[in-house]
Amino acid sequence: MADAANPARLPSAPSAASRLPPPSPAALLAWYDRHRRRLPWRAAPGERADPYHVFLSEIMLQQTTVVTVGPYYADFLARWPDVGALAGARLEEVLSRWAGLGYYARARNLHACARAVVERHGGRFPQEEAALLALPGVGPYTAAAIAAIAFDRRAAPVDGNWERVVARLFALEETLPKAKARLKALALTLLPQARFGDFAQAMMDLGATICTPRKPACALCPWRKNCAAHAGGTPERYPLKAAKAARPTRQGIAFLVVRADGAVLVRSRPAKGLLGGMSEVPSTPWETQAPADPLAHAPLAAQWTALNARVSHVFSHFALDLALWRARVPAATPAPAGHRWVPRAGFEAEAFPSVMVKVLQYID
DNA sequence: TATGCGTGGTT
DNA sequence: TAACCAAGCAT
Repeated sequence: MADAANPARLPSAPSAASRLPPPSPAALLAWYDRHRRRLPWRAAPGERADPYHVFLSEIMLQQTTVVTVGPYYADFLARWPDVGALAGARLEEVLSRWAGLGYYARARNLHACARAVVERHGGRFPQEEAALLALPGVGPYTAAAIAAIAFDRRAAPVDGNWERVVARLFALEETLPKAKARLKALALTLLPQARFGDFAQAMMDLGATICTPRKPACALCPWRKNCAAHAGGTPERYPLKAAKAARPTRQGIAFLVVRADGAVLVRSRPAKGLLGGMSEVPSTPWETQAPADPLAHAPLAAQWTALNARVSHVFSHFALDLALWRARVPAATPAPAGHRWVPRAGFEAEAFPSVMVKVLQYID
């Protein structure tokens, strides 16, 4: 394509769309006024949303569905009703309440961001996209989303929905993720003169309910007459995506140490990286090959039993296959260095990721 | 620009 | 059932 050889012409629309009338922001806003979804973090029509609500929901919604986020959002808001309360929380508690939601760096950054808002901005979120972008865990999308939705600033929060809608409108032949810059540039050309927050949410609602990844409901789309992909007959083809790498499998052994009173031996993972700061039962490293000498990594000497069960779990970039060994030890057994005993009643307060919830099914 | 980083629902 | 997908960010 000509544009690929000439990056300076980034915002130009591909020729496939050139013969259609341009999409009108007013048409989308009119559709939004009739079909807007009611979501817990949204303000009533015509009102501006609380920046903290927007912030909290946007962080939780990163790569996560609305249905999954719902209960977590309600719990966080009840527990920490404003940014000052969240800033005053302990990280361990934030992680324990985030447990199960995944991408745990978000929880660490959420907490760090709340503290930054208090320390740098006196407890009020900045309104400028650039200042928002400087906050921990706030990237280009989230900065634009807060600016537009909470402050009605002119901004284009280009998420997966926007990318899909824009790629189809222009029948963009470039593949993701390479196409991201061009999609953002094209998205900016769609912005209205006002109602930036409504427009942002309208694009997301359109992508979530009409311009869906599979079987888009083009007949109901306010922009069907402006859409090059629809005109071409294969809207589902867009956005084009680069091939993904295969997902390897790693092996490991998890050690369940159960004290006579029911307490279980637990440790915390390193603060960063996979499941950073989360709680786990001791285990071998998770590697391509199963450990040669299983009990060499056991946290303590005991009468170990290999369980006739395995735990499988899929992470974003590898699948994990865990063997399980269990030992029952006397009530007086001291916890090895770096470990702690957690009674059954203490599980709720622990930051166990989903894979550990699966493992802990086998303590009995 | 590519990779690391979770989870659960859908097809 | 394996693949795909969901309001991305940090490095």
